[in-house]
Amino acid sequence: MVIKSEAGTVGTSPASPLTERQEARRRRILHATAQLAGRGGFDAVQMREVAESSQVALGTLYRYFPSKIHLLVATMQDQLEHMHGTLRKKPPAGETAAERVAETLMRAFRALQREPHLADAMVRALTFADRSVSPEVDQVSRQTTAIILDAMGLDQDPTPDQLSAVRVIEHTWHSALITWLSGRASIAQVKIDIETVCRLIDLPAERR
Amino acid sequence: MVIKSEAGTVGTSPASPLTERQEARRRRILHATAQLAGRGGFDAVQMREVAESSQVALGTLYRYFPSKIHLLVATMQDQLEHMHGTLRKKPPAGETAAERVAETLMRAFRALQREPHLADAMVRALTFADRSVSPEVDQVSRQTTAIILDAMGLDQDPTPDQLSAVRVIEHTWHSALITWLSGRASIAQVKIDIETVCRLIDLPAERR
DNA sequence: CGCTAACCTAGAACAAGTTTCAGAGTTGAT
DNA sequence: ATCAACTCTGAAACTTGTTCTAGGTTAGCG
Repeated sequence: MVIKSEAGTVGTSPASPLTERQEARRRRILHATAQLAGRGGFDAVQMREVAESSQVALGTLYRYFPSKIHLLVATMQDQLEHMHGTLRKKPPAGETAAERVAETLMRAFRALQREPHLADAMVRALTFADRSVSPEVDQVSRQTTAIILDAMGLDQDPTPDQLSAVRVIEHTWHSALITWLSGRASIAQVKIDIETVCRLIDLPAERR
Repeated sequence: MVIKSEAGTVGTSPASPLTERQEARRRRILHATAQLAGRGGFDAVQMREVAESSQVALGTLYRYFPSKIHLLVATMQDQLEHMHGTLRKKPPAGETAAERVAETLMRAFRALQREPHLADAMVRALTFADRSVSPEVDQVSRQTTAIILDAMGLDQDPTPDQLSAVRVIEHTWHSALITWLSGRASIAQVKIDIETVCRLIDLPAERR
């Protein structure tokens, strides 16, 4: 008798290395998702359609991603990885850390503008996610943090104050994206907000 | 032949003053919603149940609030008004504007902690809202801005820089709430983030 | 008072996310 | 090669948000 390792979901964290065909299925699913999202955004990602597009039974789709939210958050992870790679290639040129972070985020923002529907689907999923998706959302958050810290180009480890600033920048980044996606803020507005919050980085630690 | 003023929704902004019975219905609906949300959060607010609890037909519920999201955002407006009133009573005591804003937000945060499920429902609805809810979400945003500006206790009109800071504070506030509600950040963490972002207020306007 | 447009109700119907299940198909270890 | 344990498929069922319909009720107005 074998202890069954994971009652359901495939591909959860470290365990089960995924066979080649499984890896291929997973990839097909994520690809189909991004494609559908790229058209109509969140609503256009319909589980039955994703399943059909990726040549997988509905039940299988749910085995790989236990909900639509999980699916979209995984898509975001995927895209973020891609973006981190892209951003890394050309480090930002600003004088101060604040400028470099702002520049990097604006570059990311411009990338999202090219696929606003996809951005919509991913960001809405991210903020709508409940506790059952926490690990995945956390992973996205860590990835985002890594991008920002990268952009800061620190000599040493970040101070606690700097980490706080980074968290606040992330908050602002997500929320500003949402206001833009729902048409309540202009691109210029988002730019200002990002530049504003980035000032926190180079602030002397006078307070506390 | 009469031009029908509003094809559907009752109570939209300025027009139609709402009869007494209608006002009562609206109130019953919002009350039932807050009650259900107070138990299980977003998922526990089921349209059929709201309709039943408030003694209104499902179709009528949809006439008053065209979607679950509209309903919850309206609930948030309602609660925010209440909170603004409560907060106004005891102005914050901090020395600087930053301290006063942080104190006010933490007070609001503690109020939300008493009804975490209700907070969950309202905040999730707010960030999940799409363009069709923009006017209502904007109203919530204005109300929040008013609370923050109130807490700052300005002598004159806010400067553009201050308005930027307030927007960023709002972003942080919403996003921090979400991370707390989904269990990815502790209360202490939220406190630090709020205090961090509030530093933006008293910042000299060196940049720009 | 009696009309008419707008409003309300009960309930069916529809849409999309999620669950379930029986019957193949794969896989890995022996 | 064989068996047991997983995994995948196809299809139906279930849940909850949303829409639609037919008929009764209300409010303002001539």
